[in-house]
Amino acid sequence: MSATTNDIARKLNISNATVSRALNDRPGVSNELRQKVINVANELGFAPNMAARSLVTARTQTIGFVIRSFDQPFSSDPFYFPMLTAIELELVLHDYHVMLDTSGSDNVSHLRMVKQNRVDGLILAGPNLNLQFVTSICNSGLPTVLIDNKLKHTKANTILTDDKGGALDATQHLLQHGHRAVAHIGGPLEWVSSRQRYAGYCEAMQGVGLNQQMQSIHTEATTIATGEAATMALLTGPNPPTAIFAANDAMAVGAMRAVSTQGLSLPNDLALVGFDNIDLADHITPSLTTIRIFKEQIGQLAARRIIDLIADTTSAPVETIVSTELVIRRSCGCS
Amino acid sequence: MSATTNDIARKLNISNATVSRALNDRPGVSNELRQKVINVANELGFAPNMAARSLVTARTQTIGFVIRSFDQPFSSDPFYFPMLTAIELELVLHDYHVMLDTSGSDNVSHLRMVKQNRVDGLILAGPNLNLQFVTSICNSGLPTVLIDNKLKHTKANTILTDDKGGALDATQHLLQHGHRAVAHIGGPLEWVSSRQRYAGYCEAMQGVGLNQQMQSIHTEATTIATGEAATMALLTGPNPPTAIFAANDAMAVGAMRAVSTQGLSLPNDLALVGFDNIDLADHITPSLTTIRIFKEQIGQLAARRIIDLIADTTSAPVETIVSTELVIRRSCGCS
DNA sequence: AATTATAGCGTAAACGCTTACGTAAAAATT
DNA sequence: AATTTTTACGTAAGCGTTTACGCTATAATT
Repeated sequence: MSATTNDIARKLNISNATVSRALNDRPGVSNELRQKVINVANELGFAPNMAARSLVTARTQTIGFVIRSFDQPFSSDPFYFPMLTAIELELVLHDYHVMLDTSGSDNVSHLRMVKQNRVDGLILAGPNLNLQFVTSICNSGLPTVLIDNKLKHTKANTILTDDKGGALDATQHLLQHGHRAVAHIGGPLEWVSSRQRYAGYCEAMQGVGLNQQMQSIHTEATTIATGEAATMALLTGPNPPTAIFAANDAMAVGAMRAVSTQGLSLPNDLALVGFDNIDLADHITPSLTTIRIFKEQIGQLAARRIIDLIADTTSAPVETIVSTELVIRRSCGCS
Repeated sequence: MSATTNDIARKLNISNATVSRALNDRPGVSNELRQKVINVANELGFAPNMAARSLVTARTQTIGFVIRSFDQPFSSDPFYFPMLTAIELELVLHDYHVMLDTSGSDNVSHLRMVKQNRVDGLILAGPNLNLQFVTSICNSGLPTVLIDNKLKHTKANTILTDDKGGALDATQHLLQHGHRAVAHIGGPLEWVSSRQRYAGYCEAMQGVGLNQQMQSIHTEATTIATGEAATMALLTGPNPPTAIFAANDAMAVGAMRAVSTQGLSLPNDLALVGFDNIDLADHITPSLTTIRIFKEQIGQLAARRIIDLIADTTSAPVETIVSTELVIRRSCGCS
């Protein structure tokens, strides 16, 4: 099939060891011979067989990206794909490849990718990562970075969105425009991101002395359906809010539906702010005011961190927090 | 690190050859010994080192998924992600992994994945695949399947959407509801899918004798922006249409914007039908009537075909066409 | 000029697995 | 009972790299 180092060696009457040294920029080969080797390599279209190289170096030049979302199979997740492409875009610059795992179980011993030594590192994303899963991976010594999830007592590197700050911004924005009955709908409090966004909401409310007006519903998932149901409950409840801060855009879309079926209209009868800034946010009617997450940047940071980790395994765990941005559109009624 | 066949062999005082035979269900080992080996393997948490296995079998148990979209980097493509997850979901059942490539060039010699023998097969997707690229890959003998792209004189396996049939349905639906000035906006005619959708449009129009009323614009990409521009041109042109069939949902969203900025409203002033049925379609206002593409099924079929191809490389190329479905919502004004 | 260091190469082992081949014992055949 | 076949293993080679080690010339040192 493809040419090997031996083919090159034979053609130049030298040893394959020299070929290897020449192509890998290692000392011990004269400049002229090195150039000859490179020429022949190009001529033959040589590329090192990764299996052979991996076998001896114990490096695969590939890192695994595993997603554990609530939505299984989360066929059309608008959130992780931008990250994935950003990760790949960055990794390819460093000669790394990315291998995907969306369907596996929450069990390291079933993560064939790592058991079979296919990856040099792991990027884990999604709210459904459990502590046992992550710790066992970290203990295995495999370079690992978590995205948008943080687990106590785990010495994993993490890239986080400033969920609390974003939630604070979102809620304060509603408060600043006169709303007092500001409710919150969000995901399970077991999820770090849900907790943080809820915390931001609380802080904002308490900041203006609205402790007793706080009203929040936490569903088992952050989907359109749960957002719709939660909003329905709020609107038909005893103290219907005049504004809602939804913990993500999907739930906000659900909220819009509930508002619509209740015969109400946005933003007149209800102000709404989401979180994530998915593509959809700019195209629904009314367009959705939301907190932008810099998904591409997060992916890029995760990729870089993994590469640094591989280069220096002893490096201490780092927690990176990426700021957010309030994107004002129509749904909050302030423009 | 992880256990090897030699570890197991040593523990049982047998040779690693027997271990290999036992674990791979090959003949030449007694049932009781085989069971012993399996037990010890489980006990040690053994998983074969893929590099070593690949080196001798020349099989990696991973297939590459290559996307060449018009949108570089097409960060948040709502179209290929469902396919990707469907592919992975199917491949994992057959012990295969998937490796991603979105950022590479249109040049096989730069496709490191294949040059480095990292993959057993390739799934290629996106309109931006060029003939030279695909043919050179096919000629290399690597099992390959194309998704939503078909190249003449290429003996590649293909999984196609019934673009023409879908376009026919879409256009006929508009015609059946009284529209006569039905225009079409689509992508470059160099793309197979654009050609086919245009062909379906033409066939429908000609089917009711509207040859001279046909009006179509083909842009250089199928995005919101190009859809908006094309629609703008139509609406401000000499014979503004009463209905538009857009070649994909992104362009349809663009069309909606143009309609809005013209002070017109959907579906009263213009009926609109899209193509793809992206998630957004159901949530914009008015909701978008469109042609559903079975993305998950396409991904699954592609994965299965690749596996069959690997099992039998001599198998003749197959072209699979997946039907579409008209999803009627509000934008066409018929409900 | 004798010694020591160094640059430039080849040799060979190793990585962990699969598999062709050999061999001895057991089973089947005559 | 003698032969052939089969079963159940071990031996060893090989997959394509990298790399520790050794060797020989040349260069640098004294």
